Amino acid sequence: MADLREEILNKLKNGDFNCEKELTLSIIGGKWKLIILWHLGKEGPQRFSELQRLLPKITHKMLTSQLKELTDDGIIHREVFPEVPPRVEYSMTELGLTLMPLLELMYDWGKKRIEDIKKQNEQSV
Amino acid sequence: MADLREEILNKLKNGDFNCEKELTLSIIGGKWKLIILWHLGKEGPQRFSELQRLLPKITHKMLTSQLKELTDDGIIHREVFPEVPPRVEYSMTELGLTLMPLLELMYDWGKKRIEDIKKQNEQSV
DNA sequence: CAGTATCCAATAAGATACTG
DNA sequence: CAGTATCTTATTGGATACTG
Repeated sequence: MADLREEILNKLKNGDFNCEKELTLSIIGGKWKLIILWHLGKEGPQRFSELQRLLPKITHKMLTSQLKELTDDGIIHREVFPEVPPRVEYSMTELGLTLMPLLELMYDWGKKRIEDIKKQNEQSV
Repeated sequence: MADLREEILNKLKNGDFNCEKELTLSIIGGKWKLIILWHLGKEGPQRFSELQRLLPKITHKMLTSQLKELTDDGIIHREVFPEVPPRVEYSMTELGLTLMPLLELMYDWGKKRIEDIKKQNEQSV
């Protein structure tokens, strides 16, 4: 997926603007991005260590890289507070917030789909 | 991403229904799935070779695997006509069609984002 | 025509150690 | 605390050849 992201960024640079949906997917499609955005969008700003607690299974490296990509894409904002030890907070940007309706729709679709699958399983017992 | 899909399928089996958005992403998130679904949703059923023509850069292997996953997930329907040489047509299922509003939203978001990036580039010249 | 199967190169991701 | 850097393994995807 990161590979898709690279590809799309290149296409954008080259003026090959032929990939609207893919651009969107390249931004939200990272393995952990949806869940990160969901937390930031629904629960407000979080610091690095808070996100780690919210996502127990993510590795340090992945959290760093996903946050970096989202920041580079202008979806989230990274604010460093001049304290020792350093505090860093991540929050949604204006642009990031415009993604929320899409995330909601994905949530709703997934929820309904899960319910349907449950029903099917119950009936087949 | 296929990895994500595996993971989600397992979670579903185990009753770990805690991943609504991820389920949705696992279904549409494959490298070529959006564009395949877009063609099938907007232009109707297509056969294997037609999809190859519509997606010149996809490899044979990838087209096969993406179609197989979408079929397994119940998003598209595969119909084999008993002819020689064989004709195989892919089309959206009812379930697949329920994804179209999501795809439209992704398209719209990406389109707007591309336009904004264009504007920024023009201003910075 | 519409696939499978196999082999191989590229990429992604985990573990671990180090730093301002 | 919030990162980088490095090394290694696992996964992905491309190229190619084969089949009903």
